[in-house]
Amino acid sequence: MGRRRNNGRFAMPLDRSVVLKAALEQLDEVGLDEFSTRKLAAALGVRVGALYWHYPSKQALLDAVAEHIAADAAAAPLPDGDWAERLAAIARAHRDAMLARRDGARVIACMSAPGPMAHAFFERLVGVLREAGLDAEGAASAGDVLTSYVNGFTVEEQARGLRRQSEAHRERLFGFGVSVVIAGLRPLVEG
Amino acid sequence: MGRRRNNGRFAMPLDRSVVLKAALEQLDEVGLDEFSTRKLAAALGVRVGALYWHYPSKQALLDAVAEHIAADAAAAPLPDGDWAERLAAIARAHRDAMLARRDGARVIACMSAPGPMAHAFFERLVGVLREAGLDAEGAASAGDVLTSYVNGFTVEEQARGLRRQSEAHRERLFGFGVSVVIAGLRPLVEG
DNA sequence: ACCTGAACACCGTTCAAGT
DNA sequence: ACCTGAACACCGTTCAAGT
Repeated sequence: MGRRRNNGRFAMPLDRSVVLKAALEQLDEVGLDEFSTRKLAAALGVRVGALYWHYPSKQALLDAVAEHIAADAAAAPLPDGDWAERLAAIARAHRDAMLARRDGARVIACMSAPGPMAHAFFERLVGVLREAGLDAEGAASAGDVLTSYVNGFTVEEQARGLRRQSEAHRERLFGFGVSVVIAGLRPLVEG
Repeated sequence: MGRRRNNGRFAMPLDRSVVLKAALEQLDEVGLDEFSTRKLAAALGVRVGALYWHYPSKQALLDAVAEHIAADAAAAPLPDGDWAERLAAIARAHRDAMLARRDGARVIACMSAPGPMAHAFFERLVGVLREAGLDAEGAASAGDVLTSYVNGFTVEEQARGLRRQSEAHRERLFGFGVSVVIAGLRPLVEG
């Protein structure tokens, strides 16, 4: 009868996915700066040390959160349409996935290494650019320009500053930036 | 004779600028993740509490570091040449100023609010775009695209990933991205 | 296999009291 | 004006021991 309790129920043993789920909830509640393994353990009804059975470090846990965000970005549907429309859709999915979790853009920016989902996301982007006619190196470079822009914009937007601007204005500004990058890529694709 | 010692010398009272200078040194030595007010106090030969006389918080200190970086970026000389060359020079100065300090790009990304130097930097960028013929809103939007790209690229470059690529390759990739953004802006300026 | 208990080596911040 | 001393309320991580 010495089983661990959580929210009044006797709990199943933890596994990586329930720890990750609780981490996502804690991140949304307190933000990245206040995110702590000790609070997370308390929310799970467990002692801190228990988490280290499932994840080797706090950073590994945050990397799993980053992968979760990347998975969302990679899972968004790709519309029919020309390469420019598809690129714009990928950029929006990328930003939306980060905005969906508190400090999501900073979690992505601070991840220690891109995981399989981050690679899948980037490969889909590269795929669109290759279909548009770029070679492997050109597509990788062009993909890097777009993702760098989206990351930079969204970190700024989510962390501060743009917060006092209306959401409509931020939306317009982002759409403008995406169209600028795509316009800059156009001569490479069609040229 | 109870005066504070530092490096074997009797030290002058601290002020904001010597604390900032020591903070810049500590950042370069240990990086943002290991940066702590207690180590900083030790390096200054002082107790932790003393720092809080000069800066209200660790974040305020990091904001001062961010301002220092922004000042470097704003102070870089603007070449003669057309708007595109001037924009490219600003983008390079922006990246160089962040790369000059360990984790500089993340310090900029995590600053709580842009200070006067950050504004001065951005105003210079906007000035170039206005001289090129854009109106106030267009110049601000265009300036945002470029700075977002530079921030996103440099955070990624400095934090990880691109580290295993050669510096020459990163340089080329950055130059490519800047040229893409500028090409995307060209129709707005000249159209 | 999974978790507890307890420790270790740190943190940022506050503030009365000293000089 | 500027700093000390000392505390407060936390951290992330490790690991023998329990079940």
